[in-house]
Amino acid sequence: MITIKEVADLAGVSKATVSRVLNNSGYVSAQTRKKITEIMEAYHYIPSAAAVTLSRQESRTIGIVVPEIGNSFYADIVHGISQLADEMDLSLVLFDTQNSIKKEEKVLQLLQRQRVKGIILGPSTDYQETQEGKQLFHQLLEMHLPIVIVDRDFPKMPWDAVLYENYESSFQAAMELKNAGNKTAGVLAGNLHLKIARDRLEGFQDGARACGLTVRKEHILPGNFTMEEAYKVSKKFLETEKLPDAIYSCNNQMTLGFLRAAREAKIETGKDIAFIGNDRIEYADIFGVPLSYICRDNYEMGRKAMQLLEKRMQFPKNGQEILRIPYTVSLKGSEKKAID
Amino acid sequence: MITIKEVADLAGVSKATVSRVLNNSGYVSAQTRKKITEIMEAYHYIPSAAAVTLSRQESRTIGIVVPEIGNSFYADIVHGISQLADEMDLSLVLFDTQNSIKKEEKVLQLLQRQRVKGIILGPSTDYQETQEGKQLFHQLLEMHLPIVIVDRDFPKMPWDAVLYENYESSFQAAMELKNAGNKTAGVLAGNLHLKIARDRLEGFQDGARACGLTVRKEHILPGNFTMEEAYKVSKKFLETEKLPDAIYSCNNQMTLGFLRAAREAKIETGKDIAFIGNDRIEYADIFGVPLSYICRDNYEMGRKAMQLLEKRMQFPKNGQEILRIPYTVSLKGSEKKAID
DNA sequence: AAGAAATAGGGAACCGGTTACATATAAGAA
DNA sequence: TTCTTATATGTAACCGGTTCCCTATTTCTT
Repeated sequence: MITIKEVADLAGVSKATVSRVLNNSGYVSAQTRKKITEIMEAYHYIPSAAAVTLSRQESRTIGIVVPEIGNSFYADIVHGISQLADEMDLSLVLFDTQNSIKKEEKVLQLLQRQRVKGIILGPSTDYQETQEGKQLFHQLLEMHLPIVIVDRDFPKMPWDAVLYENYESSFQAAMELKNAGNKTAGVLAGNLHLKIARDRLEGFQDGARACGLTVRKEHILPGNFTMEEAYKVSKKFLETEKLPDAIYSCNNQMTLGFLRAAREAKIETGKDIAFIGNDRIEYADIFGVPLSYICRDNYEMGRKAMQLLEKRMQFPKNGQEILRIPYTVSLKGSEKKAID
Repeated sequence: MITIKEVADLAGVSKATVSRVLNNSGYVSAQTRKKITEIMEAYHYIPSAAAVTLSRQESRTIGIVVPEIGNSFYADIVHGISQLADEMDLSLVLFDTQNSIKKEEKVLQLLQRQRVKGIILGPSTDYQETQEGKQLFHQLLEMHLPIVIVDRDFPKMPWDAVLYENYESSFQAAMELKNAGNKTAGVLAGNLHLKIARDRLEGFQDGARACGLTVRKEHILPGNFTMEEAYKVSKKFLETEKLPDAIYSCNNQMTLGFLRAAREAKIETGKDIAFIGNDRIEYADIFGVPLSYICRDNYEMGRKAMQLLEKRMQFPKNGQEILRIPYTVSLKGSEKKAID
């Protein structure tokens, strides 16, 4: 691979002049510029990013850290980030922490080596919950780097973040169920170690209280955001004597688990029990299952995160900024038929 | 950020000695090593990847290029790659070309700047089909870099690749339909500019011929691998007088399009028409739609790609290696009920 | 016509590591 | 005891760019 020195020699000029052509800086005569450009083309000269980074003391890459890229939620977010990053001529270094806080730590180290300009981080867990988490929290603080957090909130969270209206959307879910004529409801709750899970549960409970929907304690089902657990819990739940009129599932995985259990128990959502879930369930209508859900635009979440990061990189001193992605309600009538 | 020089000064040694400690190379006394290590810890020394890359003339990153990371197929592949890359201590630079050959070109440039050790590439199209594609093909050739292609094949493809048994799986699809008692079948074909689409169509046709399943020309529906187009084509098709006993859809998106059209036309798959598709349709059973399909393990595809790349990076001179991911059949009985 | 300003380009230090080579001391072999 | 070898560390060049500073022409100004 040809270097700037060689280009310079071939053109009979100094490295400095070639550099000026590369960066369109300083003064270079049209003639010289043309000659240098031609040589660069002819010899396929491509400057070394490492050398540029080193001498400029600044890179054009940002780090993306997600718990699992195979999860469509994160894949969509990365998609959104990628679109904008492309426009800003930034490269993405991607890491998948596999939901491991240990990996997350390692990965942040690697990003520091790369001297990335900033990081968009989907934490594998709420920091502040475990000892390891707190340590990581401090490590992050000491990085003194533009950081944007995606979809996680916790006490004393100091970074910019893109969050979802967990509380509000869940509050609304309760209202929707009530509006559809239901009197009592159950909740398939997430892992309550996570603030987003608590927010969704509380939002729903508060919403229910506000509109007079009864949520009995034994109808709050302890899930952990996974399909498997939700299936188990739902299975048992559906055998109970007196089911509530409706059920609210706190995320997509649990919705699927619930639906499977319901199918096996021959309980039809939208008929035998009203249903609404948080997170989009794709293609349910294609399969002929009218399903109500409340959701957000994940792709947009990614874009917003990238926008925040850009702002932060430009104005490191600005105050913390937290964006909330609004929820959208998609009623497929499933709970309305359940009124009677 | 503290540098190696500063660490050296603090420890009262030369940069070289610190470097030896960093890389566990050469001779360093236990005492000196301890002192240096302590200082590195205390001052949070983190070596600059750019400097290392520059001096070693070799990086620890590989490039991943996919047409759309939001597509679960690629997300799963990246997941697989990421797992292995982590074990090999390689960083991933990810680019999403948004199915644009122009972007792909730009992105490959960027990867060369980064001096990546190798590239795993999911081409946005078959090269050799368009003028731009051919150009890109040559650009790739001239990179003289370890490259692994994912899920694309075309004449004179010179790189290592991980491919799917497109022909074979489609052949099998025909057999399955025949076995289920069907006599005639239609195909929802993909974009025939792509070899994978041609392979799937031909595989199915050959399979049908082999087992005596009749595929009439007018029952070969021209799709382009998207849901929208498949929906349109299917909609029209389902209104025709005499439907074949069964239908084979060449990919997941088209399957969904077909299912939507079928639902609207009140035609039930597995009852009014037998159905089998290529690619996994997740959760269909949860929604109570028993669906037969033939699929592959995408995650495994990613892992295999990473394995190939590693091998290629180690032995650049080896002969071309092409891995084929086998298909799996998942029969949910949908076509069996259609026999009568 | 003379001084100021704009244009063009070179020299060399610098970014933060690695590494070949040189040197010095300590330990082991003859 | 002396020569060899292993151990420990320093020196300086190098990787491929960027950029500050300096010099030399031109081109304006007045």
